[in-house]
Amino acid sequence: MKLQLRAENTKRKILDAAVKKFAESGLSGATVEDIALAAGVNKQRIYAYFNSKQGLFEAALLAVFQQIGMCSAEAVKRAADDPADLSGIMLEEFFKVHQEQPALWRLLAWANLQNCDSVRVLAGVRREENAALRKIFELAQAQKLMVPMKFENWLFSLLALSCFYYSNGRTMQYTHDPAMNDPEWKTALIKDAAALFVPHKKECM
Amino acid sequence: MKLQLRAENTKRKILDAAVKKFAESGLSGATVEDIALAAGVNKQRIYAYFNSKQGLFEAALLAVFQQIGMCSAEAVKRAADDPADLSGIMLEEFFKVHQEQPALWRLLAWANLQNCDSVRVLAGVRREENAALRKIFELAQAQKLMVPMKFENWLFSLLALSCFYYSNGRTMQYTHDPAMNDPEWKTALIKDAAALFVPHKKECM
DNA sequence: AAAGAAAACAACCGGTTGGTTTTATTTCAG
DNA sequence: CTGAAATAAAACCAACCGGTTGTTTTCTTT
Repeated sequence: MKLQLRAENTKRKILDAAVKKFAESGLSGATVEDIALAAGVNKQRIYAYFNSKQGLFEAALLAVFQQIGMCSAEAVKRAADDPADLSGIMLEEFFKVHQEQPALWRLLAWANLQNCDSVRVLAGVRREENAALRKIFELAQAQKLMVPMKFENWLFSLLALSCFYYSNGRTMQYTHDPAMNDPEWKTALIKDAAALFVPHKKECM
Repeated sequence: MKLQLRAENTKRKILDAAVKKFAESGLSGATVEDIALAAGVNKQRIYAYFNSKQGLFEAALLAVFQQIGMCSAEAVKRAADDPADLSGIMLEEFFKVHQEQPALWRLLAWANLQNCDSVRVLAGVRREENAALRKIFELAQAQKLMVPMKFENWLFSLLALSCFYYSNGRTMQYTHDPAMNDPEWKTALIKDAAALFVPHKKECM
């Protein structure tokens, strides 16, 4: 079935509002009425396009993933120019994305916590991006600018560090270090973490 | 006010059930009736002892944190005997805790997602444990068995890796690598990650 | 430009769930 | 025995999902 332009538009408005509201309050926390209100759209349209609240949630999840990339083309270029600092550049990039797009990790967190199968919709997204990253990674590794480790583990580590920083920052602040809030703390963390991945020749002998 | 033994007992039963249910479904997902049922206790008792659902949630959060430590005494001892593998030992320990006690990171995740102030109750918990870890860390660092980095950043990294592994495993599996489910993958990850923190002398010159 | 189809709206409602409180009654420990 | 602890049952009340109806606006096609 072909949708009119107007229909595409309201569908988009609903999706945007859903992303916002679901990211804030989760599946059971957000209400369909809230979302309709935030979208400036009649509640009934939500059911017309997405069947159910659950369906809307999955669509929202998929939408954020499709429209937000983990690293910009500009960052990839910078990394290509300076492969020695690949991990640092990517770490900064990931931190930046997670800071500017909290909806990304928040929606994921909600989805992970409820063991529903909505996460299946994500299969295959990120394929090309991952492939591009792998290429750069292997290049740096060939030049001995990278500690010997599997690509998947490297990527996992960077994502874990940046995501965890924002997703658990509030509690870490209380359970571990109140200073974690400082902006300086973050840059120091990124620096320390990035250094982990480069072979440190100078220190030897 | 002094509570009878029986009262302490039902309070404990309620807390245990609350931890279980809240960890599963979150604050808005779990219902007071579910919790009362799981505790084998009358619903009204919950309000007698915890005032509100929110109050029970905070109490549950605090309870898990007080009764679950991040590293066993046995692990500390092992680390003291083999400081060169400190990071590896602690990583394994953290992974183990997060695997065996999902209520820990799940409750935290729920609490982090709702920006309520319930996390304040955690201030100060973990103080002694952190101090003990810091001592071992600094010892290893003095012996040059540890890459130069701040203790807080080291601890943060270990926690991020282990927590993220379980909290985002389901989605990472789809967005990044289906193999992430393999038990082998985990041990390989721990190995690769642990190696990051030890200065690799052999590779030099 | 007119007709017909699709999209959107407003408003309401039925049914259910779920947090919270109340009351009356029963059990148990000191 | 006395008071604290626990129960059972009901009720209150707000929120929320899902759906309906009738009407209006906007697009597409002729």
